[in-house]
Amino acid sequence: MSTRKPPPDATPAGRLREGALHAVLGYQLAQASVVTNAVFDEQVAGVHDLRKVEYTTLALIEQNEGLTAAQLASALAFTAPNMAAWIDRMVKRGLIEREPHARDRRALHIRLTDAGRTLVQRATAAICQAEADALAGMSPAERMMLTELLRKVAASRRAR
Amino acid sequence: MSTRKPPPDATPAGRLREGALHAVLGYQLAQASVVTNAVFDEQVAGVHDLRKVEYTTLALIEQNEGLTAAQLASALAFTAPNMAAWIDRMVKRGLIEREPHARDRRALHIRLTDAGRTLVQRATAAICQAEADALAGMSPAERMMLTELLRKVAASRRAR
DNA sequence: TATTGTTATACTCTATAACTATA
DNA sequence: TATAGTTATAGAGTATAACAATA
Repeated sequence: MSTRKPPPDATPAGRLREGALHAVLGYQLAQASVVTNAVFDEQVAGVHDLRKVEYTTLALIEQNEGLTAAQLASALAFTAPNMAAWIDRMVKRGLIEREPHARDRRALHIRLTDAGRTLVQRATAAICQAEADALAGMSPAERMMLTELLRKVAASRRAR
Repeated sequence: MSTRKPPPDATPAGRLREGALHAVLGYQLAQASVVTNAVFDEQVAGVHDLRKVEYTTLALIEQNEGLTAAQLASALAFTAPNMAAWIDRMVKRGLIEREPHARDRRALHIRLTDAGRTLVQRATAAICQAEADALAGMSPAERMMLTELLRKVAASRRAR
């Protein structure tokens, strides 16, 4: 149970005034991310030794079997060399596999191994549970609204 | 003008299915941050040579004159050594100053110089304008709602 | 004993350049 | 020429440990 209510225009963190920062979306996103990052680090990174990039990669492949490295890099806003390195690490760990592309001999499809699929499913369950716990103060309707608004922001990303 | 409407359950980035990831707040925050980070890099980092940490530090000091390094580190979820390094860099650049604390001789108040104040005000104006441009597809009401929901998420951060 | 600020240092992550194979 | 994937490498950013000064 919370003890004191913070002043109206204060950062949740240090009870500081935000001023113009209140309207800066990038700042509010960063502050909110502190919470989700902590949840991730405790429930996934710490438990399953999975970085955020790695988890997201596995989750995207799970839903889009056969993605290429270029597609993943684009989706995650990562550079190609970094994406390759992360993929390589997960291949060596036995979580994903590279398979030849049907029509383009340069490209490689990436698929989950059984171990990878099991891991990503466990991680997703852990995250959803932990986020729900951490955000118990928000109603399901508020969380849904937040998700849709965030998707609207993300949708304005310039294609590359 | 948008050409095609993306499929219902697709990432804005690569037109990929999200699946369970749709409900993972950390993922949606990261995707939305791609947009605001790009805005920041182009309009602030690139123009005024200011990192996100630096800008936020200046903006918080502007509204909370005399903050200490410990308070800033807490507000930004930074470690003390890193906060000290960022502060040091901005002091050397003439954007902020350290002043002795009235009652605690260990601590130091941090204040903006005139140059720092001018810079942070210009940066804030640039960000607000650029974010508004980038998010032209969202109504003011939607943006306000988003801000409040994000603050609600951030408010659930565990105190430290 | 705990806290503030700092230095030193190692590690993680990211970006750039350059290369190959293929389109 | 452009693209997919990769290697090599440098730089940015972050964390940990340890310290002096003060509370």
